[in-house]
Amino acid sequence: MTCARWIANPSYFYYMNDIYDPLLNYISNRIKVTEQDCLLIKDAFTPKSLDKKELLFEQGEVCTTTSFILKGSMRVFYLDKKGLEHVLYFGFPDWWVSDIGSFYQHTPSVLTGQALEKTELLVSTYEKMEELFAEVPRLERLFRIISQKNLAALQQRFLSTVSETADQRYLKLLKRAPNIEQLVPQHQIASYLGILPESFSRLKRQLHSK
Amino acid sequence: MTCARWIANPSYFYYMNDIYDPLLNYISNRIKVTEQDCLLIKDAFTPKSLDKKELLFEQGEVCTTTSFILKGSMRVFYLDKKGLEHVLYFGFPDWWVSDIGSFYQHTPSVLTGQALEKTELLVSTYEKMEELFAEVPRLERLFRIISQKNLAALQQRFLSTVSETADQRYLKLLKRAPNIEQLVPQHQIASYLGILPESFSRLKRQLHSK
DNA sequence: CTCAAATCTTAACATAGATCAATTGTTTCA
DNA sequence: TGAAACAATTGATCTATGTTAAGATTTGAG
Repeated sequence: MTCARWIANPSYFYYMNDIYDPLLNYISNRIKVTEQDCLLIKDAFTPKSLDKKELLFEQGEVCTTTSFILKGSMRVFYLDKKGLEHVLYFGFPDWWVSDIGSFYQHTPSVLTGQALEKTELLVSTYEKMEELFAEVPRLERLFRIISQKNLAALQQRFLSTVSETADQRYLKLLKRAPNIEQLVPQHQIASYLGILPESFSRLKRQLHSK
Repeated sequence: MTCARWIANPSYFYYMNDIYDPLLNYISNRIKVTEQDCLLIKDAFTPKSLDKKELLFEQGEVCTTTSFILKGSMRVFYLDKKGLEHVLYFGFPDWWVSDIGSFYQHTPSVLTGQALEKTELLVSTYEKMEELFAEVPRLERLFRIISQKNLAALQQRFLSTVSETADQRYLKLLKRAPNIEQLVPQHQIASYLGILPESFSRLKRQLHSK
């Protein structure tokens, strides 16, 4: 019985409170998985909880984990030589967080992953993921598709950053994530947009005065 | 017999002039493939030649192809609303070129792929690639890894763009690709760096005067 | 409940890079 | 070979955003 059918089955609710459900749902909504696959997936992930501001991985150390967010929110940022932080992305439930370069090439991480609030994760390691890919080859497909989507999204973000002004990027962000201002503090949004909090404050005033 | 062993075999030279060799080498250097796989891979790709300035795919039209460069060079750029071009990346032999977002989501392309000189490619389509992934599942792994590497590289590029000045990015580029100035015209390098040709010219003068 | 820390706003000034315009050098191909 | 298109340089000016500094507001830990 595939996970998809198992979920459609009324007995599903018996399992509903399992902490792994969001991950199994996420996966089974995207690829076909058997019940056996689900067991292997569960085996590869360990629950973890982070307090507000706690770090999941840190610049300079090899990032050995990739994590699926169950509850809460994260930010992944780069700390530059001048000491300024640049948010690469925010993470919310159903998102993956890692320094993908460090994770796959076992090099020191460029990025830091930090919880913006109390956050629940399912954490896996490089070895466990490789094992899992060997056991459940369709997952390889899923992660190919995830990477390709992320790549396309980052391409857009990059091109938007080099071709548009900060206010155009801000208005686009608001369209894409209208509730972002409720979710993360304003100086983090500025950092995501690639400007300083002071400039962001100015930008908002100018937009409102029109 | 795997491709890797087949290549080690002296009889390999018999096949050496085959136009598909660079692609088969590229793949067999990265994953194990059987001779049968090699035949399927060849089936999925068609040779194509582009003249200087000819387009491989174009902004606004769905990019239905993904291509492996055999000879020559390409640039992939975004044309913004003001009419300015922004180079996302250059492509050289052994590189893949496509608008990955358009290719996988069948949406209009944001990017244009253009030959910088006479260029030879092996071209595949979405359908052929999906078929190939089904026939040769290990390719799914290869393309997952390629996407993840590209993603990590683009993350670095993005963070470098938001945290460093144009001259720092230029010096980094020179380290990574010391012969880039021989390969592509100067205004294309400016575009890759995210600045205008005038600014790039000035930047170079200032660097030399030190 | 309170106070320190974190966050946000505002203002004056500095700067990297854009814009506009003119000049010269370099391909290209008829 | 020579005209036209393309590419690179330079200068003057402009603008978005950075920098610095100060005060105002909000938040959260004890």
